[in-house]
Amino acid sequence: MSPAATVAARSAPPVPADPAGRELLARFYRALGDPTRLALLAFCADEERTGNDCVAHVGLSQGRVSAHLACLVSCGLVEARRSGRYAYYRTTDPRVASLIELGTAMVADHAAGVAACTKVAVTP
Amino acid sequence: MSPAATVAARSAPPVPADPAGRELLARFYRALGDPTRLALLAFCADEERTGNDCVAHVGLSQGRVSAHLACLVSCGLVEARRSGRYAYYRTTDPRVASLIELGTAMVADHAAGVAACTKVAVTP
DNA sequence: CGCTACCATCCGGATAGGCAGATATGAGGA
DNA sequence: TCCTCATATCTGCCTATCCGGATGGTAGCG
Repeated sequence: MSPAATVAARSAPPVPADPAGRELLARFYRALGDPTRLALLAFCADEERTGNDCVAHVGLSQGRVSAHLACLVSCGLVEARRSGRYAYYRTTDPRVASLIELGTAMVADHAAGVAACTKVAVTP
Repeated sequence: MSPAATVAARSAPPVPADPAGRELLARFYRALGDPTRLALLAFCADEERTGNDCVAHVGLSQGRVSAHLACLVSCGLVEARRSGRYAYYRTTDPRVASLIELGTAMVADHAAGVAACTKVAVTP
């Protein structure tokens, strides 16, 4: 009973069997793994934003924000439109909202653990 | 067309407004952003696996695999059970499968872009 | 035409996170 | 009790990725 989006709760998730595919998937999640990019994602979700709007919103250097936006566009998380000398960005794919919602829900259930997880290397 | 897992398709995704919350969410996605951890996630999805099983499966050093598993457990992506001198790991939360499926679907649509996205800094 | 606003890319410098190998801890078995 | 196996944690090295600031290109406007 489930369309594609409903996904399975059982056995094997569709993690690619080949290392290259896993590397690609991991890279995609890393695109979501930066607080600045998450802020941009949310900022561009409601309406189209220009690059300058984004720079003003996140408060980082213009070059840095441009690179973050390029990353989001490249990974399919944000759509870009050029008009004159402006670039307009917007989050359009509904799957992005689903990913964010799922992540937020899981973090809510494991906030302490996530905060404690320094990944692998401890840096005291 | 969708049960809980399908989630919303509308505007503003629930990205935390406060920087600390975004940092936490980003950290969670980074836990998914490593090919080894994705392999472990898939490996532990079908059935319970011991740490040794995991080491044999991914082929990295025992210490490294243990740390990866600790990270997955800490972030709520895998459940751990201790019995005697063995540790059993298993992916139980259905939201994990949803996250993987969504990610896989998006990567399928933007494979070239994801592959080209060296994140922000180009490393020639 | 020259000027300025907007956006993309390049350049070092700093830090997080990945890896192997060694070491520490706890449970069973002889 | 002593030994061995299954895990967990620590140490040092290295690459990926982040950042600000400089540089380069292009579109409107006076």
